[in-house]
Amino acid sequence: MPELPEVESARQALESALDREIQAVDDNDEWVSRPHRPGDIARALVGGRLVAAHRRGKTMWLDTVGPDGEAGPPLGVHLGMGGRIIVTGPDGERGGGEPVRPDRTPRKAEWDRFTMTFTDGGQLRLFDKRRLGRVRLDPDLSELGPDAETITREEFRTRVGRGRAPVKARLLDQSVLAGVGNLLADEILWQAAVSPSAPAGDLDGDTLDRLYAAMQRAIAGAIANGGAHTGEVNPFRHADASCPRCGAPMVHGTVGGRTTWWCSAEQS
DNA sequence: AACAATGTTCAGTC
DNA sequence: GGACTGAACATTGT
Repeated sequence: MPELPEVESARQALESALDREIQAVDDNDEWVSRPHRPGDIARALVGGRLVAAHRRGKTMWLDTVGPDGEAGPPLGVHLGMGGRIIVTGPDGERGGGEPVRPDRTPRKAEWDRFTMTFTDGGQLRLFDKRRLGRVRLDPDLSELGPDAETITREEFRTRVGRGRAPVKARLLDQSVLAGVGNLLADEILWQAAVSPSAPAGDLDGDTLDRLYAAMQRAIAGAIANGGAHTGEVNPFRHADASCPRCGAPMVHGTVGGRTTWWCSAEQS
């Protein structure tokens, strides 16, 4: 599920885990917790607490303090391709930040890849069937571009509008701009009526501004409606679909290494 | 069985 | 050496 909108909702869920004493940490999944060894994260955090939940693009990190109140190592959290954050209270009920839509995903215990238990009995869990999520101490954020939700129009123009790579690849490049994923990218390009494979450096200022406006709307809409999959074109990303705006056939291919759908008439 | 999946990363190539 | 591409990563669902 996770693109910027889903990650923002996960970040909000993490806020209900703040200021609670950490009693235990299960960091035994060596893939999800790489490059740490099992027990490394537990040793660093047990006895302390989380004090703030941040997000940039699809990456989250939690500020921590030790038992003495001194700052501890930040804990980075990434949801990968399908991870989710679950925070429970003392009696096991769900914490805040739950998805707008009810969720029927089965909760197999083996899909909990990382678990933090608080002294009040509640938990913070990274639930991820595909196991591409990640948790690590002192995450490196230096390769991340500015957040897609707050980047300025000028910055968007100069960062996105360059290079020979397809504009979609540019939108997906997290070092250019952090937060846009595959569905959001297709939605933005369709809203702005721009071909996904147009070389980014060829786009004029008006086109880049249109992309910027479309991105802002797409992100705000997705946050309000519960996810990147709620975009307007999303229902038309399948064979035999017609563009909901002009009726021309929707077509697909691979652009920027990802499956891409676009309107054969308006985005040529 | 083969392939795609709302993501990231690393090894290659130009 | 930077920019760019494609495969690999772990796992599930179609």
